[in-house]
Amino acid sequence: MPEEKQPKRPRARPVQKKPVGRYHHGDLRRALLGAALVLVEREGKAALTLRAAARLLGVSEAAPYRHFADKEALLVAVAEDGLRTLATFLREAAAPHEAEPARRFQALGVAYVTFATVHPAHFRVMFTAVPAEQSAYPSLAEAYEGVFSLLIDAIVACQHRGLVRKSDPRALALAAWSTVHGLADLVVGGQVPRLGLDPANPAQLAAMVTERLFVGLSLPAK
Amino acid sequence: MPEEKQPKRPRARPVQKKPVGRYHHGDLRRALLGAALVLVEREGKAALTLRAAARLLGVSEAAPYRHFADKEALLVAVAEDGLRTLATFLREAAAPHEAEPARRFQALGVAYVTFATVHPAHFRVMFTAVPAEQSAYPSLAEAYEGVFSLLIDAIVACQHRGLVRKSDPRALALAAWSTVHGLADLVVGGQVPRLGLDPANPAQLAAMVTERLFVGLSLPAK
DNA sequence: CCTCGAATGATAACGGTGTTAACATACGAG
DNA sequence: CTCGTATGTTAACACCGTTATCATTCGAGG
Repeated sequence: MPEEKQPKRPRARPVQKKPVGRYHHGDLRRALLGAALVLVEREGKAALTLRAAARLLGVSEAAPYRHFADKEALLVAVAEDGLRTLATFLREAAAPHEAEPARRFQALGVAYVTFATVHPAHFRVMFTAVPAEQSAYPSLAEAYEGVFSLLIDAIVACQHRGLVRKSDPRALALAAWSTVHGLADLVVGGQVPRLGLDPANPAQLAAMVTERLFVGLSLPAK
Repeated sequence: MPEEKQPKRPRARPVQKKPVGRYHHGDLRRALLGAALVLVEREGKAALTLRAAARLLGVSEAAPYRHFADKEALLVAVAEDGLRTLATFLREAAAPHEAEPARRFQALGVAYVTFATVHPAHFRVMFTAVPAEQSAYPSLAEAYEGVFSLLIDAIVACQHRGLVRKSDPRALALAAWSTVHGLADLVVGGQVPRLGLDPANPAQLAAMVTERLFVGLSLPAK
């Protein structure tokens, strides 16, 4: 039984309000992002609003427009932050299994699903509240790539050990990403509990699904 | 190469406007659902609004509240309709392969992803714009089960032929659902094109991913 | 056929949201 | 010290969800 570990945000971001009496805030953009993260984690995606974030900081409700072109820009920033947090969490989960690519692979899958269950609203923002055309946000694309590259690396490592067939790693990584992402999305969407399949242990489900996935990526059985 | 087939709505639903001069509409609930479907397919999820649906029918903007308790109820109706359409589409895709469970299984996966790419906004509504607590909407839960049961049946059929290991079919079906659902969600979210992985042929990707998946569900290679 | 309660639609209003324009203040380079 | 610019405020607009109140129509029972 692997150790359960809660994903934790690397550095605390204490949403500092505007100093009373001061006209300018100092770093409103960062503060707005912090407020948005608090809103999405505590109250859910629907509560994530430009005006609410401004109110939380004691600043006027139109102030955010000096730092974000529109609401979509804030959502993108929130998504990007979540993706980098996820990447860090995945790296930490994989670190103990550096020498065993198969275990590392499974640890990544379990951690991906665990992150989604611990931060469901944030997870949804990362993947649904963002434009399909992300060419306007290059750093967002980088953040996605940062997560995806962890899967690719794990698969390449498995290939070097002869544990995984030698197809295009990006294609295999897409299959892997699809599997863990789909499970995460179904869990977040409340599908899994309704299926009579383990009300509250997503890590175990993730381990099972990841194991089936890994077998599928194996070398052809001769 | 499997035949490409566009998912088509079984019966046309021609969003009939209110007869001019008439005070009552006749079947406003059904018409509102039709208008909502038009909006979500043509303009996307953001355009799906109670007031816009009412306007489309030439009816007052508060009229929907006589037939839907709130916006969530309309979203649930849209999601449910989409799920039943998806189930029909999956059945049609599987029908030609009744005798070959492995092919049937793959056809289901490809069709699932194809549906999502043809109706991306509707797909998103089916799985993201709906409350995680769906106990208040029993018919919605039925609609999900109607899709899920197709996967279970396909897996059981494979098990009877000795093509798939004899674990709990619901667990295996969850693994399968996760895989195709995850791929569909990533494609709809615009991730796949950015990965340099085939800009516009999701069916081919789905076939590859489904094949890896199927191997993973196989009997242990002795 | 008539009556009358119930079902359905219309109108108007409230608060919340994204967004913008016009104005006010503070910062920082020269 | 000065002044352009960045940053924050105020006020307003349009749109949305939602509700209360009023108007019209339907249909069951006499």
